[in-house]
Amino acid sequence: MSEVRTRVAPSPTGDPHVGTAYVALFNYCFARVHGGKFILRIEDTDQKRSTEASERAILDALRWTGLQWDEGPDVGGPHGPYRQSERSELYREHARQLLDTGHAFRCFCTAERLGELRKQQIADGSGLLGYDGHCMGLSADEAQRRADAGEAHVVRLIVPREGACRVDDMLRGPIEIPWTQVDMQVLLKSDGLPTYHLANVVDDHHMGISHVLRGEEWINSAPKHLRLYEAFGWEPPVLCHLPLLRNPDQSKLSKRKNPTGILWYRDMGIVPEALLNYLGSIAWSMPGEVEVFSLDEMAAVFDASRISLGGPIFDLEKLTWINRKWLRERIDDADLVERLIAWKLNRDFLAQVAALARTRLDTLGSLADIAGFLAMGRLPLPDGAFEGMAEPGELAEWFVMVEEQLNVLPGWDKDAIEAVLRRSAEHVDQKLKKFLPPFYMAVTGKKASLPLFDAMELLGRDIVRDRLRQATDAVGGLGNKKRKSLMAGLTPLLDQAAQAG
RNA sequence: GCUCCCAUCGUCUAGCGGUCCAGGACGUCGGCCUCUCACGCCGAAAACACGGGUUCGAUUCCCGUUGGGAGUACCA
Repeated sequence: MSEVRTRVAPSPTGDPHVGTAYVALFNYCFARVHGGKFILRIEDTDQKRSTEASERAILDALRWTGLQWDEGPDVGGPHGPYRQSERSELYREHARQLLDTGHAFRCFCTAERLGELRKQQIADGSGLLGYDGHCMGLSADEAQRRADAGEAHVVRLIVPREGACRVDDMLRGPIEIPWTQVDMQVLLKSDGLPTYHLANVVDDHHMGISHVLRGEEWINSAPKHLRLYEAFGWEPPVLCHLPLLRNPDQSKLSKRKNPTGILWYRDMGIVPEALLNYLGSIAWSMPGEVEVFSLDEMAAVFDASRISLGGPIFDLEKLTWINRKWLRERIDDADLVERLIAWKLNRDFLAQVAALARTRLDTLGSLADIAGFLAMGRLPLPDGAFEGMAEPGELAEWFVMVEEQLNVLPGWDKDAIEAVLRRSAEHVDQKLKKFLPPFYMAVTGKKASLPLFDAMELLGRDIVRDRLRQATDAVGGLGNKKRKSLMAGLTPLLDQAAQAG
């Protein structure tokens, strides 16, 4: 058997997500146990949403976990570049090849027509959605001519209109998906860049990926990928779909309902070994019912057949327990000190805190009381924390409103945060003096504390968002209906926030 | 709607036809230890979704129902 090569391929369109670490972990272990290689590839084909900052953050976060890739945009490797935006030409060539071999066609349909088509299909109730093949009727000459004339178009994949595609999943066995359910997927967008489907297949092939372990959400598009491999005459990799991480309500893990940022776990004091240990203990089990294990221990005995298929609910309590085990059993005194320093008890961090705290300092020791909230993960809110500030329902709206804006802020700095709070207060027609107190309570756990905007900057977005969510729950939460109507009026504020910084 | 995936305690799971009136862990509740707390230890409550098959025998295999999830984009 040829070399085992796996990859994780995050899209740099947001904060580093635990789901990425989860998928990376399994790919890493699979490669290790087979003596193969683990590759990191950046899937930045979405020009509108990809950012350099996000890519950097993802790389940093992944590095923090301790999952080390053998090839990637930062470390290089024989199959680079490892950033899809730097391989555009390769995808265009391959799209051209599909056009030439009759596996794809140019489509000149407008977004309007596509929207109409979709509406029509839904109204029909036939259950069949997707492109109707309109531009397939174009002669090759005409399509070529219109393309040469500079008319905007995309390249779509031709898929069989009958029969079924057999997808062999490493864990589930054969899965049959009717071709009628598979859309004539866009492969090359009108901006000339590939969609995931094309880029993914082309890269996996050229990078020699032998096994693809990815989220379950991809099962339904596997036929498109298989079709592409066939069209190119390539052997497809072994596919293995991992169960999706879930919120407590069983829906796919989302930041709306849960902390999903890797950095949230880091900032609240979870050690990376514990995060990986936890991720490895849901969906997979160590032989012998061992609960606490290191990455090396896992990678040494990893057996994909021990993956459970039910979607696990992400359980913060269990993760915290594993973290406690690591802290007291697997990290010695000296190491613990190093961890604390690397985390927050260092000169840099203290310098920022001290500057904010000095006028409030009584004795040096009072720092702990004043700034303790900066070091805590979740805060114990005092009884009646928000009493007398505003009606609970109103407070919930305030919290959600601000949380939503903070979420779309491109950067994370004091000024942008302040602007969000000010605009929000204005939006609900409140003076800052009345509007801010609940936020002090939510973020710092006290009525009076360090300057709010600085504190928020220092805490980081993930922690602040989580605290606002906790506070929202503490005042009774916000119903779905109310949330919806609130969001409807928020568009201008969100737009402003998104453009800030 | 349509297609696909999944289904053991509240949660994560062990189990791959008899060893299971189902084992471990988190959490919860008792107790022990102890200068408090924590750690540690002991114990309790807590599950094979339902209905059909197959089989001498189903938690384990097959089918259906129900439930949950995902997909259905010029996002990945």
